[in-house]
Amino acid sequence: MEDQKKYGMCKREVAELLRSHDINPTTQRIEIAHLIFQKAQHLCADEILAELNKEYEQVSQATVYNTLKVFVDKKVVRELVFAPDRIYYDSNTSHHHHFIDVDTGKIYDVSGDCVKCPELSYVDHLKAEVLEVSLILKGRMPQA
Amino acid sequence: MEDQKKYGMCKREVAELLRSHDINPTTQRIEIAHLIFQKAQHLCADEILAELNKEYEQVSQATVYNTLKVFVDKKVVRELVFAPDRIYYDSNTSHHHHFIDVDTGKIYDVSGDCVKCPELSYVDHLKAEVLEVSLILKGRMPQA
DNA sequence: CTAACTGCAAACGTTTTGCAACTTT
DNA sequence: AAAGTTGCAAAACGTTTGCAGTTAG
Repeated sequence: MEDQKKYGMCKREVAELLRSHDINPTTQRIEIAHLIFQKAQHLCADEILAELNKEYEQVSQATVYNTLKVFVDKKVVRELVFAPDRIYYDSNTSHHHHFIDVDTGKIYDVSGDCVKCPELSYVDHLKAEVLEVSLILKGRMPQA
Repeated sequence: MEDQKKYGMCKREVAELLRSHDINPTTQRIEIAHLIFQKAQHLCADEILAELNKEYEQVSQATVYNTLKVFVDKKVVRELVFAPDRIYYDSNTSHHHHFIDVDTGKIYDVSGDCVKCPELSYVDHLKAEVLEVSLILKGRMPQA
C-alpha cells in the first residue's frame, strides 16, 4: 500500500504501479489499468472491454476477466458487489463507502469519515480479524 | 413492520404473516416461508429448493425464485448479496450486519449496535434519503 | 526452453422468462 | 370467465475454464 497512485497516469507510470503490486505489466494489463485509473470511477468488466475495443480489438474478454481477478487479488483495485448481476471495480482503494441510487443505479462515493463507522479490525464476540469492511447505502435522491 | 414475527411459526401463523405483508398465502409460499422462518438463518434459493423437495416434489424452481422475489419486494425477507454467485435470504429483517469468514464462506450475524455504525437515514452531501444500510465485514477466524 | 500470458469458444451456475396449464373466486 | 399462480423447459446473463497458440525472458 505504499504506492502514491493518482488518476490520469501515463502508461509508463501505470506499468510502475503494476510492478509495485507484483504484477507483470503486459500490454493488455497496462491498457486495462490505464483505463481504470484515468479517474476515480466504478467500471465493470464489459464496460472496460467495450471501451478498450471501441476502435480496434485490443484485449479479449477472457483477458479482461482474468486481469481484473489478478488486480483484485493484488489489491490494485477494489471489487464491489452491489447486486448479483455485475461486479464493479473501484479505482479508489482507500477507505470510503458507497451510496447506490435505487432509481438510476448510479454509484456515489461516501467518504469514510462522513459516516461514523469506525475502521474495524476485530469483531469481539466472534474473535475474528476483519480484513475488509464495506458499507453500502441504498436510497433515493431528492426528486429524480 | 408491525409484525411481531418469531421463528418456528406454524403454517397458520406463516399464512398470517404473509397476509400482513399483502401476499396471497398460497401453499407453495407458505411452505417456502415456513422453512425460512424456522430460525434465524441465511438460505439461498437452491438450498430452499432442495430442502423442500427432499422427500417429494413440492415446489418448482421457478416458483422458489419468483416467490423469493415477491418476499424481498414485500420486505418479508432481506436479500443479501455478498458475492455475485448467489443471493442469500435472511429471515432476520431487523437491524444487524454480517461477517463473512473468507475461509469457509460462513455467514455470521453482527448485532447492529456492536458496530458503531449509526442507523443512517440521510446522506448529507448527496441530500439523499437512505432506504437501506448494509455493512459487510469479511475476515478470518482465529485459526480455522 | 520455459514459464507466463492471451484469446477463442465452450461451459458454467444462477437467475429469469414465455407460455400453457391449473387454481381460486 | 378473470385474475392470479404454478411449473416446465428454454433462454439469458455475467463469469469461468480448457486448451492451443503466442510472447517474453
